[in-house]
Amino acid sequence: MLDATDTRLLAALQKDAHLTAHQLGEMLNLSPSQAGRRRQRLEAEGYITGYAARLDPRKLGLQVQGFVQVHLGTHGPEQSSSFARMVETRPEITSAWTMTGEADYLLHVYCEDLSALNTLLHEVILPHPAVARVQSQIVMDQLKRDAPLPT
Amino acid sequence: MLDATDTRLLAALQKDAHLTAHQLGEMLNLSPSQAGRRRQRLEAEGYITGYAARLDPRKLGLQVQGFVQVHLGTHGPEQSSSFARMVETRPEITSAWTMTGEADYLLHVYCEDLSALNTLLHEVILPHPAVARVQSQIVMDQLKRDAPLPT
DNA sequence: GGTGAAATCTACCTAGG
DNA sequence: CCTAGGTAGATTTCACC
Repeated sequence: MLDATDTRLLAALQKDAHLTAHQLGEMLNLSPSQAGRRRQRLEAEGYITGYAARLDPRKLGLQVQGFVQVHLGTHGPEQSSSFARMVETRPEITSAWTMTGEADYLLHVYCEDLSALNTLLHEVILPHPAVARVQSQIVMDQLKRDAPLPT
Repeated sequence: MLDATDTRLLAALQKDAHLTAHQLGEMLNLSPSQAGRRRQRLEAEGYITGYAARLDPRKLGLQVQGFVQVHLGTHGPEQSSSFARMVETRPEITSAWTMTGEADYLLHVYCEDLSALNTLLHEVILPHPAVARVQSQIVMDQLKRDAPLPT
């Protein structure tokens, strides 16, 4: 499926999505045509799902970043989907995962400040009927951010 | 700093970094020149930190995704920086944060399979001299992935 | 806000294994 | 027959007006 050149191409595009076929060709010792063709192939086959701008949360006024672990009390399907809808709706929740084990959720949230985070916790998440308990932690520092996926 | 149009432009570019100035102009009711100019300004002022390709981890053979909470035993600066170096080095660790409270780490990891994750835990992270205890959870499902940052 | 030159992408064409 | 390299038309960007 993927050879070493594909892997390097994917790594390069993860660091900078605006690399031209010419630049990619220089890095990979390929002609611009071949570099562009590989990129097209990797897009068509679904290895590349899209291209996204990376923003600076601080500059947007989002000074506080945290993780919230949510333990559900009732695990019925209608309660879960109601909770999932809430997760979809709230813009402060930028990523959300369901975890093995106690079948709870992990939420990655960005807020303007601590009080906004507390409001989110106590007036949105905790009051939700499916939620039994939440546990939140604030991010102090981000050491690594979406490093290129290993292959 | 930012008006409503800037916010919408940032949201659009987070979903698709390859939108042209012409397309952005249509969305925002701006001329292509003005749309492109706004994008340049937001890049220059640091609101946009870069553009990244989004990959499909499954297609790359990374079937297992998890979070690892690391509690440090010794909180000395030399131990912490040694741990930070290890985090930088391991490609399976794609994101890493330091958290308030017990001053520990949260790691987001991608592995080929469960045994690779266990190897990472028991032969790389746990043996590290600064580490006292780890707690890992596997991701079952990803409901939301890097949704546009709220503003 | 618009215009034009320079650069880029994409599809097509040609050559070589 | 399939893959690599090159070329032309359309599109996009960016500096200038």
